[in-house]
Parts: sequence; structure tokens; C-alpha cells
Amino acid sequence: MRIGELAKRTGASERSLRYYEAQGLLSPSRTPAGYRIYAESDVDVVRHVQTLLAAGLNTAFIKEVLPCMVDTGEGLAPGCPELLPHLQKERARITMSIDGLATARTLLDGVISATPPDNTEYEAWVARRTG
Amino acid sequence: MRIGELAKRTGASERSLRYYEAQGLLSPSRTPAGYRIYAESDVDVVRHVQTLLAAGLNTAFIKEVLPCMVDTGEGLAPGCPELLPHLQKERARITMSIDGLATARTLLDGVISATPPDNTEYEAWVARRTG
DNA sequence: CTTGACCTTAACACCGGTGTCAGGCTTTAC
DNA sequence: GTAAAGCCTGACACCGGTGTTAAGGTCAAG
Repeated sequence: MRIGELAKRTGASERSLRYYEAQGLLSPSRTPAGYRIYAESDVDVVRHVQTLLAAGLNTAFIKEVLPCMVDTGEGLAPGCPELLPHLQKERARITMSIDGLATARTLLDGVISATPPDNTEYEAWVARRTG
Repeated sequence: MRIGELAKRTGASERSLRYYEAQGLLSPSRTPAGYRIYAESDVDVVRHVQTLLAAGLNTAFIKEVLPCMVDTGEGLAPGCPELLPHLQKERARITMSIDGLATARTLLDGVISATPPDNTEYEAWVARRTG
């Protein structure tokens, strides 16, 4: 498929897909005219990239990890031992991050539940905004 | 206390503390010479700021929320009704973010557990690095 | 008086993925 | 043949909190 379709199917912008390629995360083939042609499996690759990017991993590390995430149909391919330390560091960072987010959410919950049950003021505010 | 002590007690850099002030999150008093003097309660304020910043809220919104987080000793002060919609939006975003992080962690767990039990190569790599 | 720790403001730079625009080529549809 | 949609490369800008440095003021201790 071409870049437009991949963008639609993954939700990634064309800009991002080209960026991923520049970082070595994707290697689409090309038509004689230079158009990028992506394999069906690239849909999953992009999804993985999106997930890991959102989790704070950078493209350099994702590039190293991706080859270890090739699904051979029967589980994952044998992993990359030399990546293990960094892999575990990232995992720990993600866990810390989740904890921080949970703490922040609890903090917000406190504020939310402390909001006066009398929400006259809020309703007036909404009425003002929505005209 | 002065800025150096607050920095030590909160882990925030002096740079960050001055930035928070510039954004209206802190309003320390000043000595005649211009030194910032922080109240004891500012320690908690900074901790809240750190928590919310780490959760992706920006300083502009934190500035609005902070007054609603004044602990009156007996629970929180009555909240700010007009903030409720944004508050809930941020809460939802945090929850989405947690979900995304959990997904990423599961993905990494797959790679980690797919690493060959034979870690000869990794040990050799460690030996090489640690000399 | 001087040294050194601590403080002040101001300015510049960075990260790193993404938005966006310009100028131009290719393919598809009519 | 022509219009429209799609794709190409390249370049500039942004976010927004933080690091860092420069040039200087303040203050307690020796």
C-alpha cells in the first residue's frame, strides 16, 4: 500500500511515517517513480512504534527493539540479549511513570470531589459559553 | 527558607523554582536585598506542581488548579466549579495515558520473556564492558 | 578586608517528534 | 488533454520545561 493508506489505517500522519523511515524504523520499497510501498505487516510495525513512542521510548531504541518484535506466527522471535539491560530500564521507567500518573490522578480526584455539590455557578458558566 | 533549601527539599532545581514563580505558581516574599523567601507550605505546593507537571498538565492549568488544592487541615478547600470540565478532561487523558503505558509495558514484557534463556552472549557483552 | 557560599536577572540552547508550507512530479479519472 | 488527488524532498517552526552560562549583588566567617 502507499503512504496515504497506511496513514489512514494507523492514524499516523504521513509526516510521521516519513520520519520513522528516516530514523530507520521502516524500509518501504519504492515504485519506479519513487512512491513508497508498504507491506501489510508494516501496519503492525507502525502500531508498535506508536505505542512505544507514546511510552517515552525514543526512535533510536525502538529501532533496536523492533527486530525483536517480529511475530513469527508462533510467539516472538528469539530476543536480543544485549538489549536486556536497557529493556528492563525502560520497563522500570514506565512503571514509575504509571505510578506518577496514578498519583496525579488521585490528586485531581481530590479536587474534583471537593467541588461544591452546589453547581449553580458552573451551570451558569456553561450557559454563558454555549449561548 | 531560601531557594537553595527549597530546591534541596523538593528535588526541583533552582531554575525550575524560578520558572514556577514566573508562571505564577509560587509567590515567595523577598528580603530587602531581593532574596526569595519561601513559606513552609511551599514545599507541598512544589511537590504538587511536580506531580502534575509529570502527568502532562501545563503550568497554565496548574496555576488555576493550585488554589483548589489548599489543604485546610480538614480536607480540601471548596473547589472551583468552572474548572470541572477541564479537570475531568485531564483526568481522562491521564487514564488513557496509563492504559497506553501498560500496553507498552506488556509489549516490552513480551520481548523480555522471549529473550533466550541462554544468555552467554549477554554475559560476554557485560564482561567486555566492565573490563 | 577578603574569601567563598549563596543569591539575583537575563539570555541562549536543547530535546525530538510533529505541523506546515513550498515547489514539483505521478497517477487516476473524466 | 486536463483537472484533481496523491506523492516526493527539503526546510523552517513549534512546544515548554530545563540546563547552562554570564555578570553581578549580598552576607557571614575568617
